[in-house]
Amino acid sequence: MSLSTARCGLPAREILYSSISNALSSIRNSAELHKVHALVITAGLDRSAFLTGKLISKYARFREPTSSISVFDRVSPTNNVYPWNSIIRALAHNALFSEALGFYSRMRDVGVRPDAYTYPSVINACAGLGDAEMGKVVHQHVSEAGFGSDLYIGNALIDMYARLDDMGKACHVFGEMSQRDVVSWNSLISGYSSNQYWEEALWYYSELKLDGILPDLYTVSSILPACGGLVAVREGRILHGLVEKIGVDGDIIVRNGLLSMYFKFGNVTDAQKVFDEMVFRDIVSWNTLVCGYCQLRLFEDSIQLFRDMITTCTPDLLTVTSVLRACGHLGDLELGTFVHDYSERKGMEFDTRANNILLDMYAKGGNLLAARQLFNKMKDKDSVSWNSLLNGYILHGSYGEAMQLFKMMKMETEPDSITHVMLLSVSTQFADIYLGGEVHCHIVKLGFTIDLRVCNALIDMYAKCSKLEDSLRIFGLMDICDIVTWNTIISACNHHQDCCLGFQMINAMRNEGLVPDEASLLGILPICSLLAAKQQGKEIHGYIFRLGFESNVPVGNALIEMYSKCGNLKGAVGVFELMKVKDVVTWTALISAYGMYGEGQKALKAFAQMEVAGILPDHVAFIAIIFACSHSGMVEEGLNLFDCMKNKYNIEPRMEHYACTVDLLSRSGHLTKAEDFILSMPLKPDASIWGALLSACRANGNMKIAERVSKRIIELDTDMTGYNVLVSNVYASMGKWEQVRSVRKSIRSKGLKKSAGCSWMEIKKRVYIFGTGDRSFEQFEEVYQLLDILGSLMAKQGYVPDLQCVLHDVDDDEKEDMLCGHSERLAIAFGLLNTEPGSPLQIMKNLRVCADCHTVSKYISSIVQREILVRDANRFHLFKNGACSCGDRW
DNA sequence: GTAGGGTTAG
Repeated sequence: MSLSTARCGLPAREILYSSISNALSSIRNSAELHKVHALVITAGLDRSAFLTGKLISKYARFREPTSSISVFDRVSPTNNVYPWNSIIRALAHNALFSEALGFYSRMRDVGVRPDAYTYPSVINACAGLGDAEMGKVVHQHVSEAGFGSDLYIGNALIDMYARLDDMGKACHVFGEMSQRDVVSWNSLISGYSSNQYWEEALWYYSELKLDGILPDLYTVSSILPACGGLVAVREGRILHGLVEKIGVDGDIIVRNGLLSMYFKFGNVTDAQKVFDEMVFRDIVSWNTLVCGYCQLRLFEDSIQLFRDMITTCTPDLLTVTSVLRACGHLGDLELGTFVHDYSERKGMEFDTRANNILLDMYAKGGNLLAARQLFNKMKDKDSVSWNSLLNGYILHGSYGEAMQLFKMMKMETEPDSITHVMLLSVSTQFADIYLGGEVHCHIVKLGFTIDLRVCNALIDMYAKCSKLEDSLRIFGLMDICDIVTWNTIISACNHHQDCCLGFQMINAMRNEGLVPDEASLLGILPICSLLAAKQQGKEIHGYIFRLGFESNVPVGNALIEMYSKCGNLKGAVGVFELMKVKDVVTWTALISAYGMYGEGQKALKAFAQMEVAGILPDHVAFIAIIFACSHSGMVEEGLNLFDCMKNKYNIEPRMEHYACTVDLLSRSGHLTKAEDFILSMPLKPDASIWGALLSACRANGNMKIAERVSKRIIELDTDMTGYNVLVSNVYASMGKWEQVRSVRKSIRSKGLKKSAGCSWMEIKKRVYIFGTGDRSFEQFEEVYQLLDILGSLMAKQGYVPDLQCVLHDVDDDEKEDMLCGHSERLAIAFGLLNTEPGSPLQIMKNLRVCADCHTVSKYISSIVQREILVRDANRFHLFKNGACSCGDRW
């Protein structure tokens, strides 16, 4: 149509045609579309290929594919490709993929040649159906038709292969393309990203930049999950900057992606910041936040967010399941049940995944009946369903049910690696090496030894079953390990009191480039405490500062204990004072520290301050404070607290509290009172109770009560080596060798091993260990010579050896020699020889210091004018100028 | 673009 005819008047039909065509382009809703459609029919234009094509597309946009089809049917059959393209695109757009493909084959059947506009929709339909076979066929058609290098078709093919998880082919198509735009790159990158090939996604993203292509918001939104998955913090930050630059109105999808990424980094601050700055938030934004907090195990925050959310936005299944998960972990059955009811009222359909979360919530919360009912009702159970219920039974001690369920599970489905991890945790809890070994066999058979978490659980199981060598063997076989592996092995060293190995492990871990986390620090600090490794402990404290863990409450608590057990009360108090948040464990650590140093008054003051701070003492706090009173001879105060515990705080005294109180009475010489106290106990006294009294009898030389108590302990037939040894020693000091032999025989027949007495000290970061009568160290001759000299000096000052402390049936001369070989003396002498004159000495002993060594230490401190700090199994003794800080109550 | 079960840690 020329310009002149347009101006001077068109035939009516053509005017109608062009005005309808214009109207079709500017239609905004379905009602308008229907009006125009009616107009097309009245004008008799409903067989026009161009107009019908437009109508088909418009109906598709307003989600009325059936109308699209009826429009198409008016022109069909047609040789014009335009309506065919429109109908295929319309159907694919409305997710009617098989229908779209049906029209594609009809089109070919009637001999209409598809063009470059046909294929993208057809390819899209194959991808939507997940039909790899058909996809291949269509790809073949494309090649045959010579469209192999078409940009739009290429992009569609990449997208299709990516959605079929065939990144090899996607990449191949990408490589073959002669021309690429940002969409091509985006399709490839988002393909890698959504199939979780994060390294590749990031790699192609860097290639895209090298190619000089400007990333758009689609690029960013597909690369963000990769940054999150790889914890690529630096790249993530750069992307965030890019979003600020190109995201004019803050594209919501990208912002949601940023939120998710920051949660994957564990960076709550920035996630919250992105969220706070968002102008628009949709359900996904809220869900990402609620789920994100949940995944970082910040369950309370997650629930609080949910409460905030429901005022502005209606929760969906995802929100509900996240909250249910939080309720499960917090054991909040009440809220969980409420949310469950809410979702039922809203008519939400629970899929398997959602049901599993619900099941887990009931199982963790202890409503095993509800869990079981849900489990029985579920149609599509997967291994997670079985495991969740199994875990519920295990958590709540229903081991019989757990085992029965496991049997059923084996019949209906294949137990997976996580099932085995849970079975291992049962073995670990009971230290049941037989069950553990059996599970280990299954694990090997099923090939789960490649699973990191299974190996971690195995290491832990063997460690808790006292098989450190087996733990180390498994550890040695592992090619890859994570922070949990290291932490597990460190805690294993801690359990086995193998301090050297513990330090080796933490160093090896750091050499691997792993940064210790809270659990690592909580594993290594007790090793420092145990070993009294002052220097190492201090270094770790420095490290804690650098890592930013100084405000972590459990870490702070472990630091207080470390300093106090390393002989540095000031350090312990210093850490305590710097802690901003303190819990009952923090205060208890401080009270115990004072207790160990015989600072009973300070312990009492701390106890009072704790109450003022609004923290209620728990049963451990009472053990600490009664212990402190006991070691400071504060009998009245201690008894008072014991009464208070029940009357004021409603805490029922446990065996440990009775043991502490018996210790309190008997240690300060009230042996008869202690015995009466024991006989009036509502619990049946165990060996720890009688043992406390017996130690005091021995120290006091009250052999009458000692003999009665010894009989009681023998009657109890305890497996605790220490109490058997104590009884044997008491008989030995009474010279009753017959009884000594009998007790020793019983120790042997029970297969108990006496832990050998040993002492150790740290000099210039090296730890020196001494056993009883040890002659295996280099300077032993000098050490024994020095002890001889000191012995004669002491004799002149009136020292008489306390031969009751020697526990072998030998003559008195020999006994004296044996006393000289006590490990703490060797350590003291060694320390005197190897440290600066006048400097303080610090010695650790695994057992309690005997009365004679206590006396000797006092003499030595005066003769050599040195402070000697000795930590034994119970407390610290500071020997200075011939006296001891404990006032001889040890 | 958001989702489930288990292992270390006092």
